[in-house]
Amino acid sequence: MRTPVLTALSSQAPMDEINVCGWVRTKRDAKAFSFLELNDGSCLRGIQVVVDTGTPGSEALPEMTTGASVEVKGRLVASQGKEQAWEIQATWVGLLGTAGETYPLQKKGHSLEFLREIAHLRPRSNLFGAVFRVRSRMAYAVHTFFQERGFFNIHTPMITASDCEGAGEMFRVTTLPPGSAAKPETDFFGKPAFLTVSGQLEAETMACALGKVYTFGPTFRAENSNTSRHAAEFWMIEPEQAFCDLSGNMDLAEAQLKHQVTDALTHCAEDLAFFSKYVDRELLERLRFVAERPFERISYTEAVKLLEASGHSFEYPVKYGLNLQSEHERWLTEKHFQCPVIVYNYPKEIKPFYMRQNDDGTTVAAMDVLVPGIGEIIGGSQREERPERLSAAMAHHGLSEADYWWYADLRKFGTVPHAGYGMGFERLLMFVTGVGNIRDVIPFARTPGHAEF
RNA sequence: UCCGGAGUAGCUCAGCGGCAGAGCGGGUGGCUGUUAACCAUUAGGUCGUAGGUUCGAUCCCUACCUCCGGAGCCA
Repeated sequence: MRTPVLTALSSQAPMDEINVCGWVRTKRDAKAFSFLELNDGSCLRGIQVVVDTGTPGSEALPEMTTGASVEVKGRLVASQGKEQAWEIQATWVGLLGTAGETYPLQKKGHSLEFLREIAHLRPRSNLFGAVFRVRSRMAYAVHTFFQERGFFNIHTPMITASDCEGAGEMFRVTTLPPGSAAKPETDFFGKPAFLTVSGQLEAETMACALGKVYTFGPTFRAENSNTSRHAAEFWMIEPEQAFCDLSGNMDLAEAQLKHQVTDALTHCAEDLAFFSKYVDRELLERLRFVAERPFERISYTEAVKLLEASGHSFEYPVKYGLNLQSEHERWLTEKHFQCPVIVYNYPKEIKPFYMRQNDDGTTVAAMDVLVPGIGEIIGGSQREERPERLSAAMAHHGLSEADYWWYADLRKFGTVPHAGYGMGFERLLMFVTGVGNIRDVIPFARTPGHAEF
């Protein structure tokens, strides 16, 4: 039976028999033996295999080049070398698949741009192996965080006919032939359909029945965004709580972010150490800081005052009623507070219709969580639960109440205060790994003009 | 989509109005309980594409394509 490299490397004692499979990272030949370094993805490190000349199967050694897949049987023994505690003294080696001269991954470093072109092979590199192990762990931690707090995981539709959730351009879903002038009524769903940009509205309905729910799945935006922080297909976590206000929402967001970071520090220590060494030297320090310290919370109004008084010259104007720009958000979180910041109570004009209007009549109970290096990682709000206020807001935003009859029904039948937020999973991963481009924290990125693989 | 930068060997890059370069990777030979080993040797190029200027363009100019960074939109 195959032993993962991770298990072999963490062994407490020698083993008389061990079977390891993996891909060759590097081979160092001597006259009487060869060193093979095998990595099987179970952890960052590979295991060193010593193959003496004459070992059964060793005649295939010339073909066991970087990238080749190999199976090894032998003994796990203490290594004579300084770099590792354990190594395998092979008693049999088998070549599973050759890699040849055209194998694109070298033993030396590659640029991230080049690796994106070989997205099917890049997880075999140290960096991407680490990124995708952390991605898996962070997905797991999303579920443990919410499940342990009594949230139910709900599955909202990926195909939706709500054509205006206020979150951006949507991808059309249709079975009509390209260029067809046929009416939407004749299409598959009998009306225009799209890929979802958010499960929030559906999540609200579930929260108003199950109490505390969360979604965790793919979402789609057809925006022509060409930045390191946007993808056309990305994963979003959207918790929604009934009987909850904005303050409780902020508490949850802060607790979740801290949980994710703490979990990564605890369970992905080796991979994080790698990022810290090769990607972002201040990563560990920043993560520990975030895990321990309370987040700053300031109102939009206070934020504008701070920015106006900063003496810093911004490219875009700072003025009450205008959206905070990236440079403003970065100044707040990176320069002024130097920690995550939650900005809340935004002017209603710059926020979507579903956010709850505050008593001041000018702001809504919205919040954005800003983190250093990424900017906005979470956006959320308390939802408008008062029917007449919701109607007014929809009219103000030019939305047809008929299209949202079921959403309005929630306010008609046993309405409750409720709140929730959306967290971009890839942005979380960028924050946790220090990787600066969203294309490098998702296995196969979908961005404008790119759907290869 | 807008602004800026960059496209030269498989990869990472240097170069220059006048014979196309290095390191790494690949091949070959050697050496060593090695550590992204080391030493020697060798192959490898339509200098992004198309025009233009020039005696001569990889180099200067224009357009286009692609990638990167920043911005907008947002998560």
